[in-house]
Amino acid sequence: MPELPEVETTLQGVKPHVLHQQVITCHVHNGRLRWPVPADLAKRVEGQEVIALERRGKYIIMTFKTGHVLWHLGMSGSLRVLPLGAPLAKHDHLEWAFLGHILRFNDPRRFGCVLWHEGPWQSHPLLQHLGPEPLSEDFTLAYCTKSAQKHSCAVKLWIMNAKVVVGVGNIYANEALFKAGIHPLKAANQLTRAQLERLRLAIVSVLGQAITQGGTTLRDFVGADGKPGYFAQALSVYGRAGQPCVTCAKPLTENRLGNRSTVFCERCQC
DNA sequence: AAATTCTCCTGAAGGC
DNA sequence: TGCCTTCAGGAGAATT
Repeated sequence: MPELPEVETTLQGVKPHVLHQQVITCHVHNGRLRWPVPADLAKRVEGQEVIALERRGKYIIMTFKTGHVLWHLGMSGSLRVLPLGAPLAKHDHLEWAFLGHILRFNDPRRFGCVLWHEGPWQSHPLLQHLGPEPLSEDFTLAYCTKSAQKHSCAVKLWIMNAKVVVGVGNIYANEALFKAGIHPLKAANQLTRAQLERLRLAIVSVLGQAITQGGTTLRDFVGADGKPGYFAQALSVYGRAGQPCVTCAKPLTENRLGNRSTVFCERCQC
C-alpha cells in the first residue's frame, strides 16, 4: 500500500538510474491498469531522455522533451530498477530498458496507472485540483483553517481528501489523528484552532518520519525485494485494533469510515 | 458544491 | 487439502 512516503522512497530510489538516461525500449506486457496504458506509449518514449523526475502527491511525473509520463502505484504497485535480463515476474506490466538496467512496473491489483500527457503536467485533470503538499510551506495553519470551515465531514475523511492535502492515506491518517489526540469522526469544521494546528503538525511529523525511515529501504533498492518502508515503522494504532493504547493501555477501537479501517483510542482521542 | 456510495482488482485469511 | 467467501484499500466516477 504505497502512501506518500513509499512513493517518495520509490522516486529517490529510481532517480539515479533513470534521470538523464535514454529509454532504449518500452514494453507493455499488460496495459490493462486502472486506465489503459496508451497504446502508443513506446512510440512516445523510446529513444528519448528522461529530463526530469518529480513527485506530486502520490503521482510520479517523468518528463521528456515532448511530454510527461504519469505513474501512480495504486495500492499494490511498485516501480523498481533491476539488472538487464532479470526474469519476468507475475504482474510485471511494464518494462523499460535503459543502458545497463531495466525499470519494471509491477502491480498485482492493477489499481495503478501509467499515462501520457502533453503540455504542463500541472494541467492534467488528475493533478490540477490537488491540494498542497503536506511537507511544503503551503500547508499552513491558515490554509487548514480556511479549508476545514468548508467541510462538515469527519476529520479523517477531510485529511484523506486529496483536494484538501495530498498524500495522507489511511495508515497515516489514523496515525496522525492519534498523535494529535483527535477523534476520527469529529466534524472537520468543529475543530478548534489548537486542534487544527496539532493535526497539521502531526501530519507533517508522521509523513516526515516515514520518509526518513524509507531511506532504510532505499539503500538496497536495486534488486531488493522492495519492502514498503512503513512496515519498519512503529505504528501506534493502524493494525492494532483491540490491542492496548500505547499511551493509556485502553484497548483500541476499530470502526469503518468511508469503508476504510479506522482505529483509535476512545480515551486519548476526543 | 459537498457528501456519500460504488467501482476497479487480486492475494491473504478465515470458515467449513 | 481445498474450495468458497470476505476483506483490504487509492481515489476517481457516479449519485444524492
